[in-house]
Amino acid sequence: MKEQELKDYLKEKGLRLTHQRENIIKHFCDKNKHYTVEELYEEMKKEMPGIGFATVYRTLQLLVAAGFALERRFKDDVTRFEPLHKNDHHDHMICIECGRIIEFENKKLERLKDGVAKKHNFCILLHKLEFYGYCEKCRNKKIKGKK
Amino acid sequence: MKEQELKDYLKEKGLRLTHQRENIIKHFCDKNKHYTVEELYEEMKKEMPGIGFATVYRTLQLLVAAGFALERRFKDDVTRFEPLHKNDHHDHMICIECGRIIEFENKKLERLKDGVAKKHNFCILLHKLEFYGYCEKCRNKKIKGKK
DNA sequence: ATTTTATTGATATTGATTTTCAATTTCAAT
DNA sequence: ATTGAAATTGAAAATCAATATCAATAAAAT
Ligand SMILES: [Mn+2]
Ligand SMILES: [Mn+2]
Ligand SMILES: [Zn+2]
Ligand SMILES: [Zn+2]
Repeated sequence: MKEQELKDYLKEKGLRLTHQRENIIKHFCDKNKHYTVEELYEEMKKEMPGIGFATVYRTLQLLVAAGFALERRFKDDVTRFEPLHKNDHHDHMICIECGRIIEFENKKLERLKDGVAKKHNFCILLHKLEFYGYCEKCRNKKIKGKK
Repeated sequence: MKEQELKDYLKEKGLRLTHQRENIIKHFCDKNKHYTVEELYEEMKKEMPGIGFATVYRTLQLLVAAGFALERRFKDDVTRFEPLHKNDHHDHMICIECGRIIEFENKKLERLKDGVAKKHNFCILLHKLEFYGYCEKCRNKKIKGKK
């Protein structure tokens, strides 16, 4: 269970489990969303009216450092955080109309990527692969609109 | 020849060919680099000491709008501009040690990407593919250092 | 309960990008 | 060559997300 793992991490680092952290973690970690700090801050305020933006910001950084979240930055150039569920690597397609983020994973693509890197004697530590365009719904809407 | 194409573009849009634009274009368009505004500004100052940062910035935007340059933004989160030579699409590997940027193109990868998109009924307009890691030189240096 | 030290939240700062605006330059029409 | 309307310039200011600061507060070890 995530809560215990996190407590262990905090203890190990000499950090403290505050109400703010506890609540943020409860709210964030089971979701399957890509939060901006602002978005999570707005949601947290409903549960803890006094909570500060900086606390949400720092807690997300903490979760990344602890390995419970990933930091992402898409084309709109705001940092987003997503809870890390398993050790699943995945990439993203982002709809430029509605903002929907679709996750995907493709082994063949990963293998091909490694091949390209090897060809250039490049040692990949991480990669970024994002598609931008229209999701199914938005594309359908566009087609109808054109008629 | 690029100069004439650009003059045509300016005329068509009711824009003017200033000394600043002329010099920036001469300096920038034949290079094969990924410039930040700051970098190009520093180089331009040597040729036109009075030139302003904003002018370099605006001229790069203009070149993008005219289709003579591409805007890129890698992990270091500064906007870079590269002259567009042909209609070549390419992606990048970036060395996190020395900053070297290696360009590559892989048809098989592109095809695979389109397949993945189709599977999700996603209509790709553009994509971003970047590798981060060590270039050959830096990796070799690292290996030697470890001994 | 006391003490130590991490944490919080309000606010200030940073740094890249973008905008503003008065002065200047371009260029088409005299 | 001169003019004048309109685009452009450069300095400075505004923007905006991300990050740092710091006095007040809260956690947890003793
Ligand atoms: Mn994701
Ligand atoms: Mn390039
Ligand atoms: Zn959509
Ligand atoms: Zn390198």
